[in-house]
Amino acid sequence: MESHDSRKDILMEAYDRMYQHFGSRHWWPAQSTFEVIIGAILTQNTAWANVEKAIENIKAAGGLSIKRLFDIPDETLAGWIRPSGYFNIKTRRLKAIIHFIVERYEGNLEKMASVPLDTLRKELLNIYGIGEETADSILLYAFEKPIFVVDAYTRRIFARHRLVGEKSPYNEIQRFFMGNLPKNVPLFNEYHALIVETGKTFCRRKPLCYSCPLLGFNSIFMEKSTAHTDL
DNA sequence: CACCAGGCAAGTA
DNA sequence: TACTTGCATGGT
Repeated sequence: MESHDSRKDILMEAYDRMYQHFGSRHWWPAQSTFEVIIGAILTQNTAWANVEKAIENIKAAGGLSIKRLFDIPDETLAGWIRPSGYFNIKTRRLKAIIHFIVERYEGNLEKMASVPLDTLRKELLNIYGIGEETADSILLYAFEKPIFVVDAYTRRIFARHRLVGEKSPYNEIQRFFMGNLPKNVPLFNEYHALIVETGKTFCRRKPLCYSCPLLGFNSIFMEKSTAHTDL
């Protein structure tokens, strides 16, 4: 189908433009698999700068390991992660995934990493506090599984360029990317990171689109006369 | 000062 | 099924 080829071309052009503008993002900014998992929970609806403070507090207290955190009292952990916001609910969420890793995989992340993508995704989604984006972030950035992460910026940017619907569900947007890109972990890694950087810089709720690398890139699915700043 | 960030679960209709 | 609301700190 020729529209498929157009979508493939346009997705690669979006990638190239963002990459030329920002270069490699070197994601995920963490030193271990476990740190990616912790960060994925802490960054839910939260600025990354605040997450860094929370993770720094955990490290400073010597708590950045499964076994240590497993036994840490909730109130203590909540105090460490306070800067990342929602500290009570996130304490519960961190405990939930830590208990899961201990009970299902004996605390062994290598064993967890060997589970097939689809199986592991379902297991993650059954854990309290893990939704689709967090599950996919863990799968891609902690376990290097080939899955595309969709976040609010992905929906906002690509809806403004008329490539997905404003209200398209997560799965549909994910299929749009995965169906039109090679299943390549480094590509998915860099692509999502570039979307987040582009979003933070140019596509917040008050658009500052004038020097965005994606400005005017889509002349196939969006009329040039249609401003994408009106969404 | 108001607004919002790399979401999610629970409650309501 | 499809909305709404609570959760909370820190930067702009």
